[in-house]
Amino acid sequence: MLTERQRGVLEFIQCEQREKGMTPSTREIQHHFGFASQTSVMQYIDALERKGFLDRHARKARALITPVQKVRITDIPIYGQIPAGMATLTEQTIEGHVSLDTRSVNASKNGRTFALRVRGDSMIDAHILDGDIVILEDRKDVQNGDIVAALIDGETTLKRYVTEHGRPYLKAENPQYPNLVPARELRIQGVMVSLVRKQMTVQRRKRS
Amino acid sequence: MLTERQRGVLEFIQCEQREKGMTPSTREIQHHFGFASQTSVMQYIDALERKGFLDRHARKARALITPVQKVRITDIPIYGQIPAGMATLTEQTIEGHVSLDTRSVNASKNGRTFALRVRGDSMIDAHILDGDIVILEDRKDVQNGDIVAALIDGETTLKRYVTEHGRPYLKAENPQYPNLVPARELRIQGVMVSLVRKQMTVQRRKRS
DNA sequence: CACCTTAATGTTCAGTTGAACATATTACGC
DNA sequence: GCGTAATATGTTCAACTGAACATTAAGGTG
Repeated sequence: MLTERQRGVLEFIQCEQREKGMTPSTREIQHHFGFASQTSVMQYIDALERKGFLDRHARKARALITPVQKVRITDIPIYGQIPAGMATLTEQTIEGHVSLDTRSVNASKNGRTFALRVRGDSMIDAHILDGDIVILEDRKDVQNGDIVAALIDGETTLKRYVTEHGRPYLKAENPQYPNLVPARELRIQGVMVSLVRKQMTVQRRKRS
Repeated sequence: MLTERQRGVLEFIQCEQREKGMTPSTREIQHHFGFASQTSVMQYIDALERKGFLDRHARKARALITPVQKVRITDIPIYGQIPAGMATLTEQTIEGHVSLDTRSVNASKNGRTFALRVRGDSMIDAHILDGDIVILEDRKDVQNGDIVAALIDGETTLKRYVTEHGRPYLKAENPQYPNLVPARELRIQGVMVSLVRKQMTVQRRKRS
């Protein structure tokens, strides 16, 4: 699809953007490759745009846009332990952020995406561990069998949502934990769409 | 820390960068806020830089750098099934990309980071499932107990690296799989630092 | 009131930047 | 050898851009 030189130019642009935080100007590209004229650069940029490897804002400085950057990177807030309902999911309870592109997660456009740090091993049989970051989506359509974050007795827990005989309850994926049958209402805060785990290596485990 | 107006300017810059893919020029900021002069904008940028909310490359166009963007987002290539050694980890075998910031992963600066899609359930007791994306780092210091991608008999497998009586072998985290004791050499391709899982929701599972 | 910080104005300037022009070279298939 | 596409050159231009200058205005504090 791309000639060798064209790929070189594209790589340089992407590399510069990553390192410097901005796309290089035509002159900078020119000097990096030792061209004697900007027109050479313009030709490459034209070709790259024509082939869809690049976007640009015409007549703006440093206005190249590599598709890599265009990938919607969602900055997902991680909430720690949540004492009460969604009302308290404010900035103060934010523990950190995960940034990943939308395709990595199953996230849809509509619906708020957020993340929770898992406490405890109640979902261990679903292979969700203590310390894992679970990415959830505020969705309406909760299905039987989905893993959800739900508010029960003023506390948020991660459980599997199961309906039996038309009545929903929350099932822990660990035989040591009881199922939770809601007394009155069951408030689903989010449906699990993805999971991120930081693997503890040996030396890291020793430190902590 | 910031005056109300200063925060407004910062928010505008960050917002523009996210939507347009590039930081606005002083004129663009000026017109957005209705200032009659760029100098007002310059003052805000000076203040924001002084207070550490902004970085800039002096005398370059659109060279503002917001700390948000400065978060190192590593674009990690995902390799599918790898037939042979690292030599074949070329672009052709790339299955896709995950983008996440460096803090989400345990990635260090040195060392190449890459990702593998897990096939099979040989690591199920380490809670790594079929289809999970494992993020690995090309590192020298492999520790006893680390989970590694290793090349054995011309195939790459994900196993736990265990040394016993000074001799290393590869342990599957599933009793149905045998341990692999290397006949000659054991080539470690990467140490697992992180894991990303796309949770299959019920309707998605039906589709696939 | 004096004093200070923050905010805004109007203007000028040198350097940067994307774009266009016509032309030349190289490589490759036929 | 001929045609085509990719690659490269030299130059010019209008527009854009960050920066600096000297001044002014508003708001709060003592």
